[in-house]
Amino acid sequence: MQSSQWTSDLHWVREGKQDRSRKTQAKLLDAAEDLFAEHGIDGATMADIAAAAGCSIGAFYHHYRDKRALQFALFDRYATMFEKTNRIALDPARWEGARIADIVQSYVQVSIENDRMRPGQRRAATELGRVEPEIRSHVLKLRAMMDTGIRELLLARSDEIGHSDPELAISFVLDQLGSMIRTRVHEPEMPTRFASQPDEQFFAETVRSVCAYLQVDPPSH
Amino acid sequence: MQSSQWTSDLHWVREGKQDRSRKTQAKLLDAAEDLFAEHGIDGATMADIAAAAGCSIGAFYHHYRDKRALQFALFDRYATMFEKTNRIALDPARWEGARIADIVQSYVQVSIENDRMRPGQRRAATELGRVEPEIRSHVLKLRAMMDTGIRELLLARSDEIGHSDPELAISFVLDQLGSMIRTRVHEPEMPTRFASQPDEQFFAETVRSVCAYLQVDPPSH
DNA sequence: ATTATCTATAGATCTATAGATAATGC
DNA sequence: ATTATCTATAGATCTATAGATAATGC
Repeated sequence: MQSSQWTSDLHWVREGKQDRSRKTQAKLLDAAEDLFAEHGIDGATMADIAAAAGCSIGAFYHHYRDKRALQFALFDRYATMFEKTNRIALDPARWEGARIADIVQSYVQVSIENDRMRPGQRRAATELGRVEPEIRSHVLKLRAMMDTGIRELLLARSDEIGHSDPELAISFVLDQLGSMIRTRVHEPEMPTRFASQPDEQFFAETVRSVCAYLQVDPPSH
Repeated sequence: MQSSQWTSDLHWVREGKQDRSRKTQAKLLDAAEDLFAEHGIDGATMADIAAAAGCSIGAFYHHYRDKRALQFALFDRYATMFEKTNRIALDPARWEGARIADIVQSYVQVSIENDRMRPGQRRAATELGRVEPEIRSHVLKLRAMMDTGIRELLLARSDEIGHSDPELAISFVLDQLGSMIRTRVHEPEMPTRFASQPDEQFFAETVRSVCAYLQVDPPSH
């Protein structure tokens, strides 16, 4: 039966019957992640991807229906990881007794470290979102989930905030942090003076800036 | 003589002898700027660009040697405007007697407004820089020029700053502002709560944040 | 008479397929 | 016996050119 050649929920990848399958599929995903991030989706040809994965173009099309299917599979892997990481990191129980400055500091550190580990993933996901509406709406949902999670951690501590409009101030800070983290890890458009400083300095000044703006106490330690 | 078909200093564009030439060339640049910004360089085909400019592919190749030449010409137009704007805006005489908060506020406002006027230019220039090393180094030079200009305006007013390391703090603030302006105008990855606020609110909170961090007085009016 | 534009298409490049060959595991 | 891989190539798309036609301005 032709129609079940592709798995049901992930209808873009063939369900392999041999061990080789999984390995080849993973290698193709890794190769695509790197090449998409570096050259963009259109800039990475199937020949490039197959070569980087150490297999042939024919082998690729045995596993994935087409280039687009690879994009979906790649995003699927990213989304799963992203959701899991956030579910753990943003669990309110985890932050029992913590103050705003501690949460912000940890948020900045963890975000930077996560993004650095797999530099290709986020850029690939973002670029996919630009082309594939289905992926775009999923990306937005994931980011909104993270945004809501951290927002509520901070909102629950509004009484620490000296800024006259705590809710507005929190929204501003979240945008500010998101923007700066993205720039530092993914799109350092130019080697500015501060970009060349070590991460520790970036953490310190970022937290300092947020605390000064919100008018909350600096981190405890 | 074949070699002088292209003008000497801008060796990628033909020097037109009729009025039509200038018009067609300008229309092609405008079309390319929009399409490059929207679909990326590879995503915009010569057929698209010619159609958007209201001429044929053949007409395009009469004026520009190839697609790459169009990129250089486009960047040239951007660079000229960018440099002129900055030379005026960052003239120390213009800021005689101004305080840090006033300079920062004006910088944010002018940057946002300039970028909004021609939304395609910066994105096109940035993407060109990714592919063309010659353009990349020129982009870096332009940005460094702007960075130095505003840095010196602020450094000259170091005595207003309460932050313990004024030079470091200025570097941090410039990165922060650059990142936030870019995100707001060019790469609003997702419709966050704060992104939907009007520009005035963005200006106000941004300036407030910078003043709190630097420990300087708020803007005068 | 020169300059600019158009149509049609050659040549290059990339995606995806067809058909043959090799490896796996019951 | 089935599954996975490879080589070779058809078909689509895009850049750039060739040659013919139209507009400009001396």
